[in-house]
Amino acid sequence: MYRILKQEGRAKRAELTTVHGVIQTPVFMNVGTAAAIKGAVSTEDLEQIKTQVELSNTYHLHVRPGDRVVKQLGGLHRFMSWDKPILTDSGGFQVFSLAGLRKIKEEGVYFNSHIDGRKIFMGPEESMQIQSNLASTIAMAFDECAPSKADRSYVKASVERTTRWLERCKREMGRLNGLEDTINRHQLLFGINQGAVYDDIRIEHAKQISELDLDGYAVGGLAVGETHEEMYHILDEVVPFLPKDKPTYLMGVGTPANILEGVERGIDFFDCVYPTRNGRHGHLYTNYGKINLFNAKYELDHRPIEEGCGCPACRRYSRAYIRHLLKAKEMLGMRLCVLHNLYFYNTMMEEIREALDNGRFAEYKKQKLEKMGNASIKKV
RNA sequence: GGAUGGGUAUGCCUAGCGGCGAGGGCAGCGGACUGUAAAUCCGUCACACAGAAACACCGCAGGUUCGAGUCCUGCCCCAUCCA
Repeated sequence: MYRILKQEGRAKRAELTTVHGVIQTPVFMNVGTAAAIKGAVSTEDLEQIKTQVELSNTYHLHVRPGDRVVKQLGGLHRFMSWDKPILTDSGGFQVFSLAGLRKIKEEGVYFNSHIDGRKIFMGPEESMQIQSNLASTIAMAFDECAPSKADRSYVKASVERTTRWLERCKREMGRLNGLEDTINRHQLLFGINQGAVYDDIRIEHAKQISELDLDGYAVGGLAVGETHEEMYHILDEVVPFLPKDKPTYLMGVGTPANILEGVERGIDFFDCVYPTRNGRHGHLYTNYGKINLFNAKYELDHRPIEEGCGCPACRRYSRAYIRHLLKAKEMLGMRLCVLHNLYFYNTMMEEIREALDNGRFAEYKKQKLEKMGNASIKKV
């Protein structure tokens, strides 16, 4: 059940009640593609860094260890010992990211496994079956994430196919949720809007999928090469055509600034590899911009990554020490950086919710952006 | 004293066996990363410069050759082994 608690302009403060607990939104989902947050982050850590939702991936878990294995082990929650919500992405993004290893047909997508090259077929039904076996809280529809530069005729055809796939996803999910031996018979299904940078295609698609009465609606195919302005424009145009009484999810986005802009445009859910990947690469988010701990200037810096930060890295360790760990390729270095970045993101979301609760999101956003700059650009 | 193998650019290691204006790797320095094929990738790493061309360089000194890091001679170092 989705309930809007407060609104400020188009920004929403809401909560989604699931069988695995209540998700307070706006929320940033922490990406753990292969049932683990890369960087040696444990589920125990996630509790410390305010994670509400963990995100895993259908394609990757299907390839390894196999969704049937996960099902036999009681589903993803038991498998990874995490009892809070999990969202599984459908494999649709891999249609984009593994473009060199797949062929798209009406029935679905033929992949060559990136692990061993073996042939894998995934269509809407297969994606739903896999996600049902994984027993995530929220399943994503199987879509095609087309590149932002794709031409109009390609995008049009692709989106129409994605719509047909969505109908098949819904039908299959309904069937699976009705089966006796399904682990999570209340699995939610979110549809995904596509259409690259073509407003009219996006809007038309949004209208069509809105009729399917899904549990939530995502905007996909953004942050894949288009400019920030294009992305914000599309959100301006499309979100109003998605059901008001359903959660919205901006897939794969993004920088702290992207998230603030997304919240302002009515988005509830976000996810992005930035905090984890950048963390592993030594790029740390702070309220004053981004720092690269590999830089020589931090060699003797005894301060924490960010003064006053409550994360496990900042509570105890200096920039100099963490820099050393990173340079020495000690696992702890990456781990601390990932924990810091996720804590930063999750804390920012907490602040956003609080600001919305108090009707001062606009003010919060302005101040945050002024201090931080567009954290994907500004370096300090 | 003898034998053998070596000495390759800014720090370390290394390819190289007559066309090299010398290729790699590590370390260093910097950058990129948006539903994760990413603990990855890219750049830089003698000097100079980006417009047809910069005099550098392979332990040192000679030599052979059109041409030598590569072959020859001597010397200096290093390693291992034998006296």
